[in-house]
Amino acid sequence: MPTITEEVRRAPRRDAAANREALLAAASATLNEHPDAGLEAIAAAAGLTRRAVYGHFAGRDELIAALIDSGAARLNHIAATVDHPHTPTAVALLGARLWHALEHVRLMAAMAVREPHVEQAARALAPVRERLGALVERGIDDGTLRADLAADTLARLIERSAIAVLLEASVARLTDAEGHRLVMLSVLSTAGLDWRAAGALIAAAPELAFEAAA
Amino acid sequence: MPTITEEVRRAPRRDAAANREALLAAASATLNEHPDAGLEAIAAAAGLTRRAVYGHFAGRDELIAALIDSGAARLNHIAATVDHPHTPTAVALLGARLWHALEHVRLMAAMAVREPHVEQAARALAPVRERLGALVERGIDDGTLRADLAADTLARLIERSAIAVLLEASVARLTDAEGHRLVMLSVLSTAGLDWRAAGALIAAAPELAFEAAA
DNA sequence: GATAACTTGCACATTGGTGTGCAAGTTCGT
DNA sequence: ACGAACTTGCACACCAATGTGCAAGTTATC
Repeated sequence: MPTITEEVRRAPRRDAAANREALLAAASATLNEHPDAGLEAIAAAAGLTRRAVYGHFAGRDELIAALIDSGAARLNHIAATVDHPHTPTAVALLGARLWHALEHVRLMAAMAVREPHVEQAARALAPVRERLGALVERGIDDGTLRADLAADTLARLIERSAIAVLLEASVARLTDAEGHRLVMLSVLSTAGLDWRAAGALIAAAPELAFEAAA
Repeated sequence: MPTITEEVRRAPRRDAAANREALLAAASATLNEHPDAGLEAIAAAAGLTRRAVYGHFAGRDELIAALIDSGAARLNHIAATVDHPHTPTAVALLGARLWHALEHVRLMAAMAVREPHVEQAARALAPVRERLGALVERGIDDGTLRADLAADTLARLIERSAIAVLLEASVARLTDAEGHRLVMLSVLSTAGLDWRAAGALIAAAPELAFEAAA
C-alpha cells in the first residue's frame, strides 16, 4: 500500500531498465513545464520514489545529462537525415522536422540556458549546428540564401529564429498544421526570402506539405 | 576595516536613496550574467552587505519586482517614442532603439521566463506589446508588411525575432554598429521583406543610420 | 556636535532541495 | 518457490539561500 505523493495507482513496479526510461520520459515531461522541478516531482511523475532515482543515476545532474544526450541525439538524427538539393527547401524542411520534435527542442532550449548544463548542451548539439552551418554555406554560395551576412552568423540567426517560433507556437497553442507552416515561414524569412516567395516555395514543394513529415 | 567578501575598498557609505539605486544597478548587472545570483552577490556588487538590502526592499522578490518595473519603463518609453509613417521603417527603428537598451532587454527576457516573475513581467511589458501590435496592424492594412499571418501572431514573431538577435549579438560580441544593423535586418526579414529590400531600406532611411539613435 | 538615519556584523531560525544508509518489502527470472 | 534485483520508507547529514533580531558602528544633516 504505497503512499508516495499521489497519482500512483497502477502497477507499482516493472523492469528496472523500463524504469530508467520512465524516469527519462518523466523528467522530459516535468522539466518541460517546470524547468527547475525537483527530483521528487520527476520521480513521482515516473511512478517512483525519489530514493529510487539514485538506483539509476548518480544524482540529479547525471539524470539531466542523460536527458540532454538523448534529446540531442534525436535532434542530431533529424538534422543528419534532412536534405534537399534546393537549399531553402532543405532549411525549411529542417524547421518542419523540428516542429515534430517540439518537446525535445523545448527541453534542449531550456537546458541550454540553465547554468550547470550550458556547456554540455552545446557540445551535444554540435552536429545539428554543423549541419545547418554547412547548409547555410552552400546556400550562400549558390545564391539561394541571403548574401549580406556571414555564414556562421546567418546559421545562428536561423537557429534562434526556429527556436523562437517553436516556443511561441507552443505558447499560442497552435495546431500541428499551423505550427508546421509557421516554423517554415519564419525560417525562410530569416534566410532572406520575401514572404510571398516563402509561401510559394512551401506551396510548391511536396516535401514541405504537412503530412510529409509524419 | 570591513571584511564583507571582496571588492569593497571605496567609500563604504553614501546616501540611502543613492544606495537603493546602486542596488538596482548592481542587481541589473549581476543578474545579467548570473540570472540566479543570490542577494549576497548583488549586495556585494553594490558595495553593501546582504543585511542592508532588507533596509531598502522587503526581500529578494521585491527587489526584482522593482527591477522589472524600472526596466519595463525604459522599454515602454522607447516603444512609445518610436514612430514613422512608413511602417517597416518604424519597426526597424524600434528594433534599433532596443539595441541601445540591450542590457535591459536581456534582463527582461531572462526574468520573463523565471518562474516567480513571469506574470509581472508580462504585465509590465504590455505597453511595448500594444505599441508593436498597433504598428503591425497598420502595416498589414497598408500593405507594407506581410499579409500571410494574423496581426497578433506576426507581432509576437517580430518581438521574439528581435530578442533572439539581441541575445545572439551579445553572445557573438558584435560591435554596436553590427548589432544595430543585425537587429534591423532580422526584424525586417521576419516582417516579410526580401533581404535586398531590407538592406536597401536601411541604407535609404537616414533615421536608421547608426548614429541616429545615439 | 548632537541626532536621526543608515549600515555592519554577528547569531539564529527556516526552508527546500540533495545525497546516503539501512531494514523491510515486492517483483522478476529461472 | 527461491534468490537476486529493485523499490520503498524512513532516518539522517548537509548545503545554500532567505529572512530576522539586535547591538555597535558610521555618516548625513540640521
